[in-house]
Amino acid sequence: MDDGHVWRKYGQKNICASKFPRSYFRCGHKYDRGCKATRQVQRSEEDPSMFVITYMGQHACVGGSTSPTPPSPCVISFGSNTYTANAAQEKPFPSPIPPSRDEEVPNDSTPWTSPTELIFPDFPVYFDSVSGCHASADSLNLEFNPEALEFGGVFCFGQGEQLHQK
DNA sequence: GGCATTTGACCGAC
DNA sequence: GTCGGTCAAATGCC
Repeated sequence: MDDGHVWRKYGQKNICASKFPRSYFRCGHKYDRGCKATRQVQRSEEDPSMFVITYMGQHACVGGSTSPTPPSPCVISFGSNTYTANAAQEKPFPSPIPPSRDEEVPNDSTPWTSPTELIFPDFPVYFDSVSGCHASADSLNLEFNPEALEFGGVFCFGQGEQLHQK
């Protein structure tokens, strides 16, 4: 799926724990701009119509060819079936299905930045340039680049970092 | 012919 | 030895 970046497939592997192969992509600007971003795409076992996309690393190819200026980060929180942007702008999310992959969430509050992997059956979320992540037993907070976030191509962040429908 | 994808081989970590 | 990630030659498409 198009997430605004050019990806080149460089490998595919059958994963032992999964019945579907995992595909490996690197940014198309790996060589001309030294971009180290990669992503892994794997079909969900729970719902074969869904794909689990894991982003690794950050793009060095955004915002110009020499010295990209990262936009100010936002924080999105996944907790109690309510999805918020910048904590103050609380909005109900359509058909909210919180991530249930508890085994991938650290059981302490240690910040971690990658990989980022989330599943939203109705509105797949693609994160790019995630700069920080904090997880606890009942919440998950992501710090990300709002310009590079889409909710299944249906919702996006506009001016004032308001989540709105396209 | 050039570029993207496929796929087996290779390598490092465990 | 096994597994996951990457490499690179082979292949296909435009």
